[in-house]
Amino acid sequence: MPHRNQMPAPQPTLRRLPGYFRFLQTLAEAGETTVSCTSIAKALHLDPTGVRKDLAFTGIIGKPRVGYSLLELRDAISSFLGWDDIREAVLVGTGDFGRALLGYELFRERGVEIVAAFDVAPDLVGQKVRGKEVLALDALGDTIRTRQIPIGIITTPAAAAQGVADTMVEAGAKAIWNFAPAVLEVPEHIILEHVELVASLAVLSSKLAVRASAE
Amino acid sequence: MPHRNQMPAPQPTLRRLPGYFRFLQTLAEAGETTVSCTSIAKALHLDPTGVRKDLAFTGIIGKPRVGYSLLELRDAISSFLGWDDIREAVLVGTGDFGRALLGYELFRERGVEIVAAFDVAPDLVGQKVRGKEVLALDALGDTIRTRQIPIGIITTPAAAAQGVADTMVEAGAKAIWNFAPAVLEVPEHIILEHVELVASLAVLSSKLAVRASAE
DNA sequence: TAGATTGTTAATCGATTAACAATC
DNA sequence: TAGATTGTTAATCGATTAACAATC
Repeated sequence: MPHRNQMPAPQPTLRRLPGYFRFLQTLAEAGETTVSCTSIAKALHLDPTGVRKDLAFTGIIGKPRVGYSLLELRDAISSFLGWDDIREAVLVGTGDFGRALLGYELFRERGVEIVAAFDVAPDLVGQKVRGKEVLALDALGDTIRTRQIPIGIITTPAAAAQGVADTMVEAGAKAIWNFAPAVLEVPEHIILEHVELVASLAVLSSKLAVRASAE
Repeated sequence: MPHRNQMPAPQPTLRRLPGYFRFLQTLAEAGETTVSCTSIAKALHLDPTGVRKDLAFTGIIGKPRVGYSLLELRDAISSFLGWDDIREAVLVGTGDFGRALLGYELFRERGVEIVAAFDVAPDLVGQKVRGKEVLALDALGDTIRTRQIPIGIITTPAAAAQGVADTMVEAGAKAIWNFAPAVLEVPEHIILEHVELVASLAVLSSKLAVRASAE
């Protein structure tokens, strides 16, 4: 009856789902077969009612007094997040940060496979970094276009990010995952996720400053 | 009159402040001397009233019709976020991701200096990575204790993260910046910031799935 | 002066939390 | 059965957005 699959989940819910998935995975490895919201909430420091609401978005239905079927729930989350089918991605900028993402095995398990890396540095082009071939930036647009790659990952310096994004958009990429500290201008239909390490640092930093002044 | 400095800013505000700082910096380099909320909001795709409220937390006061003094505002943000005085940090886990953070020059400008790195791999210990000395994990507690280091950065695999956090807390660290995909248990007085790349990926991924099913 | 912009108060919106009936 | 747990409706909370007087 519930057409939950169609209902778009709010961003806070989406951000919590991977945590649930990870916890369920460890329970599964420990041989458990069912799980309750209460236990999930306790392990992840969340409110049980909130967890229940989050899980409802995946369309899963639990049994009163028993809880949820562990594997069923885990798989529902996985499918809801689009982790079941692999989507290809390209990464631009093979600095330290780009390398770290290229080598991050977990992405593949989460439905994203980086198929090629791009850089302007001529000495890197043609080489392999973390098992992925590095191509010249000139080839970025054509690669996305001919292979119909939906995701572009930007790990360039801030100054280069907008140009790279423009090329990605123009070549037909559907989503951009931006790690460069820059606000990107993209058409409205493009999905844009921006990871701002400095934003996270600011929270920590300012809390530390408040604490220091209180002492 | 306004004792804004003491008022703790909400987390969304804290996360936006670095973006304002960055924009003001580029305006300053372009030779501007004043700035209005309207222009900040437009550049960062935000609401002008929201920007005004955010800036109020820094204690700065603008002039109607003119805007804010650019440098004054920039410096107020910097000081509000605790970027003016350097705080020392240690980093544990010199994998790809750890290296990327070790080499990230920007942190120093944002008030955080990584003074040492730690790893369990014997062949790395004693070497320098990105200019920082790598010490044996055994020495973590003592280093934090004797040098009174306030910040611990965790870039280990998930399985090692809790143990590292325990050592940091026990040695007197005040804040932990966790990049490992694990929920850490720490005493309430410890400031804990968790960067979850997979949470950001989940948002992108699920939007992509929604878009795909709509086509 | 007229008009742009600030600062503040009020209204809206959305997410979190609380309350509670249904049920295995 | 009794009690734990689900699913849902209502209440609370906090942040965003709108409205508007003050002012340079």
